[in-house]
Amino acid sequence: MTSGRSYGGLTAAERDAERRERLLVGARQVIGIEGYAATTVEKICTGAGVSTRHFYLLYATKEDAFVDLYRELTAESYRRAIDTFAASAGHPMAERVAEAFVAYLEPMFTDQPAAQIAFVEVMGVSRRLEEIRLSFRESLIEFIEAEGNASVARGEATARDFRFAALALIGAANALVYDWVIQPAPPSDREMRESLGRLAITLLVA
Amino acid sequence: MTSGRSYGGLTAAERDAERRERLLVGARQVIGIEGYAATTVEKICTGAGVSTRHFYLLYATKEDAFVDLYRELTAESYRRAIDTFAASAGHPMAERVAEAFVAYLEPMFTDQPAAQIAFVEVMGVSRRLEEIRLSFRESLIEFIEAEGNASVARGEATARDFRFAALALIGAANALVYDWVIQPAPPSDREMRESLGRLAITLLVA
DNA sequence: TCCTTCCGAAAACCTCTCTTGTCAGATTGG
DNA sequence: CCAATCTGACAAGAGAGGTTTTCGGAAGGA
Repeated sequence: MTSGRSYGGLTAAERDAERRERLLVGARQVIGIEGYAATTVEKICTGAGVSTRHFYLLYATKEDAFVDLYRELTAESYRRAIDTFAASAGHPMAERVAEAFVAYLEPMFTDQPAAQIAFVEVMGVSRRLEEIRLSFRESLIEFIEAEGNASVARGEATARDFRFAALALIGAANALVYDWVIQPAPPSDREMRESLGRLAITLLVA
Repeated sequence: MTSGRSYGGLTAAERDAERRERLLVGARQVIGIEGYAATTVEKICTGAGVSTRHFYLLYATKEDAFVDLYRELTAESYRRAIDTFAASAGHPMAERVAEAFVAYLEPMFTDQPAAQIAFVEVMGVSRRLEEIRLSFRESLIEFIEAEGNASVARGEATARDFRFAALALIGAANALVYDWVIQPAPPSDREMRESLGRLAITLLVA
């Protein structure tokens, strides 16, 4: 259990963190563009400038690396949504929902590999990854349910089955954003955000 | 180019058709339950009672068999939707849309493997399958756009971006029906159909 | 009956890639 | 400077499963 020797001015932990960072970037590119099924560990490593030897020092399996990447992506989206919603407390509910929803989608909106991974590649990989995907989605649904019911209690939204509405919204967003990202001639950025915001209001508030 | 010899009272073409039928049933089970990634040709063949030798006489690759299965599934849904919509001409548009939408989802609604395949397993397999999925979806969108715009022209629906609405509806349906199928304690069949019908009306008509 | 065609089962082939191990050289701390 | 540690490159192990081929026997047909 020695602390390890310094190298290139970095501690062992820092070097590991840097390799992990590079691997996540490389994995995002390869998986997002070629697809997880066609992705090999070697491709990830080549793109990241990390040897397979170090890959397996960081991750036990290829799937573990994908799980790490997926968690990063989803955690960022989730954080954005929650923060945005919390920051707008006091504003009209319709506005808050639209903003938080768009904030949630932002990472996939601006990065095609991210959209490809979050909406397509994560599916059909394995039981384990499916459980991770569904459990992440469930926490999102619970957040929407809780805030939705609270809003109804405050008279800021009309009552409904928020689980149903949340699922509908998430599913719709998947299809819409993915389509927008791969479209050859998509509507403008601004129009798309407005339409998505309106959709969220329709399903969750109005 | 001989026509082949009869066997078991069946012509060569009939025997092929029977094997294909059994393979499709077997593949639906295996892929729908274990997932495409974990599916092997041998598992499909064992389940179907067909030898791998005959498998490769019918399909050039494992993926070809999956494509065949997926086309069957989607074609049936598409047919149901179109037929139902055509058969109700003259009725109120809201009713027609709700009915056609539920008819479209019926096959996935009553068969978990079908839902698993159509909503999850088809994704992330390969470029080719992704193209097939998207092109199928595109024909569905075109149908909705055409009928939607015609309805607007007749004053039976309010104008909107029907491509956007169709994508939202399809995506929402994926998430909702899949969730309903895998839920441990789902709402009743009837309730679910009503909710889905209302969603279709909200997004396409109201 | 006899020959041909077809059958299912199973072995064999083959490629791929995940994963582990080796190694010579670079870097560090003493 | 020296010994220990770390590095990236690369070879090799290992297993899985897709695909092809073989094979003995059953079923049609003349």
